[in-house]
Amino acid sequence: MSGLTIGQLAVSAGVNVETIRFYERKGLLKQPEREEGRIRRYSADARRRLTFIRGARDLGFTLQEVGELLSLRQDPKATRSDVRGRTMAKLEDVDRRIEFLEEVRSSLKTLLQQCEGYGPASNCPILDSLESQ
Amino acid sequence: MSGLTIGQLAVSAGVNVETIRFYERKGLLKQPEREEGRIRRYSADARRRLTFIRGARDLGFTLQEVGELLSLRQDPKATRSDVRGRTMAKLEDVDRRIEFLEEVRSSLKTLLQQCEGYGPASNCPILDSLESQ
DNA sequence: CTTGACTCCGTACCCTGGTACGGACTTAGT
DNA sequence: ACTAAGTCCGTACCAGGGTACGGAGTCAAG
Repeated sequence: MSGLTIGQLAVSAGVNVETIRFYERKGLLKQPEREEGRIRRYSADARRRLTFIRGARDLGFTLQEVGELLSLRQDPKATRSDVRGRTMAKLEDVDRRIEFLEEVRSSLKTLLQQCEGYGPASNCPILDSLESQ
Repeated sequence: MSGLTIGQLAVSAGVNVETIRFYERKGLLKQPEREEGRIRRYSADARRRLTFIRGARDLGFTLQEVGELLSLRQDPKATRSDVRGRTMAKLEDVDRRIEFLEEVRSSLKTLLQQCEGYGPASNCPILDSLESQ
């Protein structure tokens, strides 16, 4: 009667129905109330929870980490410093990934500079330099 | 008699034996000659090819893309401009990934700034803001 | 009354890039 | 003769993040 069906929730959160069921199986979304014990009905709180999952996932948290954040969110003993710690760790993680990609980027640029861009691919400086690491 | 065994090649390229067989199954490494029709023996060329694969992979090319680069390398009709095009596409790809991570990074930093780092996790500004996208 | 749209469930499958396993064989060294 | 190391092969398994499928039930509209 009240609350969103799984399809409505999916549309409203911009995810697939299957994804919601998947998150439920993974324990990220708790089992919702059922209308007549059959059809899932989602509260506004469940919707926030789903939004949270997608938001954190978009920030690069793995689903496992998202689960941990959700637990912190529930746990009355959890502190903000716990949350802050996780967030900082993720920031460092992102920093390392950026750093790595910057290196890749500069290698690619170097390769492009070595290549005039015409002639056959045989003895192509890019291919040759990939070959001789 | 001549050429590296799979184990020697693995050590010399810094990869796992299984990985070499995996690349062979994927068609990235061609079937090597066999000593007495049994044991794989790798030429210097095969070694270069493997180095190439790892080098390209380290630059963020997927194995599928690596396969395409290898084909260009073999194809007498392929031009340097083909190779250059792939490399530029990959550079743009890497740029997009960096850009995305920079956004994530700045969101994480903003979150950290909103948090004093003490107090209970309930009403934690980080968790709250993840919830309300 | 039938059709279409939802929902339910379990299970299988997808991709990427490998890693692990187990049984059989050869070869070299002790 | 025995053991250890290396190789062979096929197949299964891993993580991560879902997606797809098929059969069954329910509901509302035409």
